Amino acid sequence: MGGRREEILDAALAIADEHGLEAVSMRAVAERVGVTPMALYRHVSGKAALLDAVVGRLLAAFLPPDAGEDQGWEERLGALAHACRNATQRHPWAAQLLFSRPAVTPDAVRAVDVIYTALIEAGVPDRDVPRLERLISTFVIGFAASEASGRFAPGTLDPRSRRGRLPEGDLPGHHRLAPWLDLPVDLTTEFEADLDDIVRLIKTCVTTSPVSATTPRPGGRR
Amino acid sequence: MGGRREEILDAALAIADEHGLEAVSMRAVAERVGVTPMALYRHVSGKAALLDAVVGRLLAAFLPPDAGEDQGWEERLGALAHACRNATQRHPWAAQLLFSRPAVTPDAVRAVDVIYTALIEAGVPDRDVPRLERLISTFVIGFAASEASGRFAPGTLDPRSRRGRLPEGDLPGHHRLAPWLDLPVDLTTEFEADLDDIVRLIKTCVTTSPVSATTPRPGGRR
DNA sequence: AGACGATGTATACACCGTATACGTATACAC
DNA sequence: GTGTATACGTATACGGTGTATACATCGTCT
Repeated sequence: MGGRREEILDAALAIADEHGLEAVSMRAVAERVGVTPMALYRHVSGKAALLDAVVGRLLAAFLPPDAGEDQGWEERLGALAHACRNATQRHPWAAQLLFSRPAVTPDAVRAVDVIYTALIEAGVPDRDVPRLERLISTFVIGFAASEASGRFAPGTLDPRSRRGRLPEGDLPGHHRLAPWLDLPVDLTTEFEADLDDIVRLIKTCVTTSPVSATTPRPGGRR
Repeated sequence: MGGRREEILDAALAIADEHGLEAVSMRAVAERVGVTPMALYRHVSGKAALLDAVVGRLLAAFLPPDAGEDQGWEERLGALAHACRNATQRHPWAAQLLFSRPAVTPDAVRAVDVIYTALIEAGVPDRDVPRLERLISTFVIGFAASEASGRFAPGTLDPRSRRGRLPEGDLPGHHRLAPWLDLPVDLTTEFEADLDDIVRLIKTCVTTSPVSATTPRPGGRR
């Protein structure tokens, strides 16, 4: 039946993993499937749709198989964020695609809902939840994309010589921070520190008392 | 002199503004300049370098002509963030390019320094400043990219029907937030609210007393 | 048997970035 | 003047891209 379509998506994902996103051409995918390029169009409407379907498949992998009901909202939020970053570490080419389209696939909507429920449970007023969801997802995806695309990398020049390009007085911040800037950065611990900051930010948005996870209302769901 | 190079960058920027980033081809730029495609290579090493130069020119436009020394750090940070968003609203195609490369051009380094000095002035410990700079710039660029690429757009389906795709019980968050989700969002006020949140986040990172802008230490720099 | 839809193939078109080779025009040394 | 180096532009060509169009081959159903 639709097995051919899955086969095509598998091939595209494998090529992207092995040789990068720019190597994913209709011809290359077709060759991998063992078929003529034009045969792909019987199962996929075009290259854009093909890529959309591939990121949709990745999004599905984000989601905890069953949303851990017994964890607190902080843990659920952190798990989702780490799942996103892990996925873009395994598939760096996918990061830029996450910014391309709104969350339309069912899996993406489910991921958004995980954030919604976490924020509600934290006690964030309903009015602020959608905005904070966009803030959080924007940062998490942005971090993953920055890391994957090399925006966080020091560039070809080391920090010292990069700074040397400009008169020292023009960069008082760099000058003051020099000892810290020359240190290598561990992006994993940085990501965790950022998430801690964001959790603190969420808590400052709370007006009502948060819904306690340890004292579920009697007859709680399930 | 190098006038030809500026002319090429002008042409590329104009084409991107008028017909999108994908319309910027070496042939199209050359035709606009009134020259053969291969002539471009006398002034630009290739297409990637051309695009880098174009975003470099945009970055230069971010920067306040002279960093407003008399404003507080919150105002300077906000001004930079709004400048970034304004630029990507005027040139939506540029948003995705901002994630592609580290800040290597002198102008980009200067923008980073504006954030550094703002955080230092706010009283953030030196050790945390580089991380917070990455957090802030990631969010600001991510917001701009999300807005420009349509990630924040509701998609072709309206929220109601999008939600209708899944059994209602699977999306408790969407269900609860339905009245707010159906409202149109004003991304300008949302961006400002986000920046306010980030400023509050910065203030929670302060341990030492902030450097007051109104009471510079005697014999302050310059 | 015959029609039909699903699937794959063959060919072709317009476009892309750019390597290579060749022209031309100015500037400077002798 | 004469040669030559350098800057700039042109011409042609190669291998790649996504995909429109037309044709062939099936298994299935009537």
